Amino acid sequence: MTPDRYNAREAEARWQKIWDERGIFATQNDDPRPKYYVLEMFPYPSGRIHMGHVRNYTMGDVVARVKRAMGMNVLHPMGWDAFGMPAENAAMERKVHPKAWTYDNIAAMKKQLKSMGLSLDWSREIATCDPRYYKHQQKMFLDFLGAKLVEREKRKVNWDPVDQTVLANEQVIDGRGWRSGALVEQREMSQWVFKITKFSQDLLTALDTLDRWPEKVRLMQKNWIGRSEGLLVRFALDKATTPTGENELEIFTTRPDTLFGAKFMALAPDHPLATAAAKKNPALAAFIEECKHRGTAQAEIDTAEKLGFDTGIKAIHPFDKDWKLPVYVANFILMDYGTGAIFGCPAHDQRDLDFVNKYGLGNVPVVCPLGQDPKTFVITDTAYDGDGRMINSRFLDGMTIVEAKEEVAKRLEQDTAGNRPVAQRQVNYRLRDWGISRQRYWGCPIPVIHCEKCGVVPVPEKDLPVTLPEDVTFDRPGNPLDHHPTWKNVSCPQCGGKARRETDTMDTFVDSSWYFERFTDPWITTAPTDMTVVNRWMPVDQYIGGIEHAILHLLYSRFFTRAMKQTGHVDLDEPFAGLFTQGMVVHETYKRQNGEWAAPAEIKIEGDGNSRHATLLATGEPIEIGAIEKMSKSKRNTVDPDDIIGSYGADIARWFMLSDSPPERDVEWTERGVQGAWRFSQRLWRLVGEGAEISQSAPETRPAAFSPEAAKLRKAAHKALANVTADIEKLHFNVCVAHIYEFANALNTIIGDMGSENGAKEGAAPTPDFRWAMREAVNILVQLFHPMMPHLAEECWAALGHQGLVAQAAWPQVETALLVETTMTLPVQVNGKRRGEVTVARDAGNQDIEAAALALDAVQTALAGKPPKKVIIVPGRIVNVVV
RNA sequence: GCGGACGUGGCGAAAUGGUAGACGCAAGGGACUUAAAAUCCCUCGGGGAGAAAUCCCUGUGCCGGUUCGAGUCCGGCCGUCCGCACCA
Repeated sequence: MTPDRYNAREAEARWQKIWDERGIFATQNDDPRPKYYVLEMFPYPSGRIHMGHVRNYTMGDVVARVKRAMGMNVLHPMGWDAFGMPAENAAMERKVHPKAWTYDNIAAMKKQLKSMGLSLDWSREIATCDPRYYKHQQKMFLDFLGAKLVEREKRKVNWDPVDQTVLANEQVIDGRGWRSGALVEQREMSQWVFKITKFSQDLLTALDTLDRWPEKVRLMQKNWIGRSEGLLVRFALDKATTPTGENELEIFTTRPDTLFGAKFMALAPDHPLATAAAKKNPALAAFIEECKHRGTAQAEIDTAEKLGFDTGIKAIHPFDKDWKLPVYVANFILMDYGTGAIFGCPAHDQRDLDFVNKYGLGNVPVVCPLGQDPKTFVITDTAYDGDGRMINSRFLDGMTIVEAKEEVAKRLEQDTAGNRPVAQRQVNYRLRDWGISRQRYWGCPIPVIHCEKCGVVPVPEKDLPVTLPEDVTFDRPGNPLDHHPTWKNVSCPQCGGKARRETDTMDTFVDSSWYFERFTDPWITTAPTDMTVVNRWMPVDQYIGGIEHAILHLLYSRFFTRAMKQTGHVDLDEPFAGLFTQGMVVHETYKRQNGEWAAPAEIKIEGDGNSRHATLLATGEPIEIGAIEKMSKSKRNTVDPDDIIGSYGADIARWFMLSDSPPERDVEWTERGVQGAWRFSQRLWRLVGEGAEISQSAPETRPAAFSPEAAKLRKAAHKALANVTADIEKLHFNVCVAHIYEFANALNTIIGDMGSENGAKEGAAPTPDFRWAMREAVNILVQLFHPMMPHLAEECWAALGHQGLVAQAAWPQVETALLVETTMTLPVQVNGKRRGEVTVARDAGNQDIEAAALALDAVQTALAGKPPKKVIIVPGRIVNVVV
């Protein structure tokens, strides 16, 4: 009654069309059922989807389909993170307009995503480059500006002098621009910044509430925010030694306990005092200039020598007015942490020790490890940062570090004779404000106008969106918006005078910081969100994406949601209640004789197990099989999803992505594995066909009683159902797959046994109760694999005679009574070692179980006639006899 | 340097502190076939006893600890991977 082979190619397109025509994945905002919002990180429209997308979206789709079957109103949208550099690069290299390039890519990728059979609500599709989207982003920028969550600041930036643009840190490679190869300069520029640091403490504290986030991500964010507690201390300066009579220098320290070990002070090269001193000291000016040109590359920082320049300025120790410390400018002090100045305690800080050893300033240990004689405790090359007792520290001597810190803080923060206290306690964060200005065309325009008279003037709301001009050229370096002949020339909204548009655009991370809120109502034109709707849908119940976004995207989104709350666009703090970070897709690499990489599609692999060898298809040259690495264009070890879907079908790609490895770990894409998935899909098809045949003319109503064979079948089905249901909830997709295999194997065996024992295949009809149980079993089987292989499931569902779609069928109910055994078999241990097992009635009392266990030969032997010391019975689990 | 994760068969992996290795891949053996593919059946951590059913010993990177019982919890090593990093 069903064909021998399931033809994925034909069936998948057919079912996709049916889902599409019936609009079954479009979600209604007024649906009264409980909501569930599942979201995968939206893609950048690079032009083609890759296997990482397939893995990501398959996981989300499984969750969406299961939650839908469980009766929830599921929101599962898709969109495009559509602004960004690659579109401009394409424009420069291939003379296509970024907009045309982007929309072509979107069309191509949308087609690919549709071929995957994802249950997405495409009616909510968003592209961040669409003015209907960024209009609202501009509105929120203005609201943030009003709330002082956006400010204009002078900032040090990486400037590429050839491309004439600011580069992100990631775009600076070995001190050079990644595109131009030009030496990057540190420049001070006016930048728009989002005041994320206003939320530093809240962003840190609230991490504890995100109990459905990976611990790893929370920790990474915690470290990134980098809270540290310490003391701000004002050192008086010897005025006679300062350039323009400055009288104090403020430093930040987390180790005020080591104040008596101080040997020098150090300033960042761009510290105001350093700048002032340099004006009168050309040698110092030259030193500072040199520091600015030093590379920011990791390798250079690692090997960079600690260098300093003595300014001649003297600072006075806060506890001893006769104790003067030399003030250096040093290359390892950062202006943007603390106050950009430190006191150096070489004995207990490795950097300070390296510094004094170079300049011969010496060191005095002030913390002595326990068990060490202070008289013999000396520091030479290795600073001591461990615990201990204070020494060489006057009134601190003998105290612990904690006590000494407290004592110093207490003494210095006291009001001294009506003057400002010398010190105050301060909490510092590593987190910096988020600079969002980019000198680029293909981004969201920043909606402000610079007026010669009025200064910075926000674009009036009625004039939003500020749209990008389309007639731009990419034939020279710099920002095309800035080069545009007319776009930036406007009149001031306040005074009507001559004014200039802001030509910087926003960092694309802004676009992705609120798209999940926009998805809840992408149609509203008057505001970024509809408060009723967004508050109902948010937070996202399950967010799924790559670990590479652990910090930036996720932290920015957490900030943005708080800022939106403050400006009345949503009423919550945390946008993502559940977060899952999936592993990468990896593949073997193949190397040619000449050292070039070969693509999987270009080679042929022969042999098996340990004796596999590869040759190049075109020439037959031998190929070296290399390491298994992340799929990447450079290593050419990619597999195109289109090819897989074309030859095996989307279901196979989806199934294999879920089956082989736990979702958080890397999965290796192998041809063998894909073929295994394909074989199993065909096996399922046959199995459902056989099951359908057996269950023909099964009774409509549930039989009152079941034969042992039917009961066995039902038990296998409900056990699988219970297991898969539980493991899907935990996102253990690989374990779900295993349970489905197990169930299919069991079903196969049952059908096989029928053929031999009952002769059913020879014509002896199975009993009605068995036919009913078989129908139930195959229905459950199809529903269990439906989330992973939805097309095959629809085909099977139809073959089973259902009128509706399996995509709309309710998740089956587990009959827990079936999972309860009448007898149970308990392993019996002697002193924790398994010695046998006993089978007892399910409701057997502990006395009966103990008696049965003690009766075992192995236990008797171990006891050697003596009574056991103790017998531990864990109900339903195990018996342990302690001898 | 700081922080974290992980380490289980030939491979990917399972295992609320309770029978380690479910499930898959690979491999070996067999059935069917003129043959191949497909399909089906059996074996599959290591070692040993037995004609066989089966049984015994051993085993989750190494060393210790907690516990009646540890792959799982704790401490210390070794190895691999990841994040951050002149952050005072």
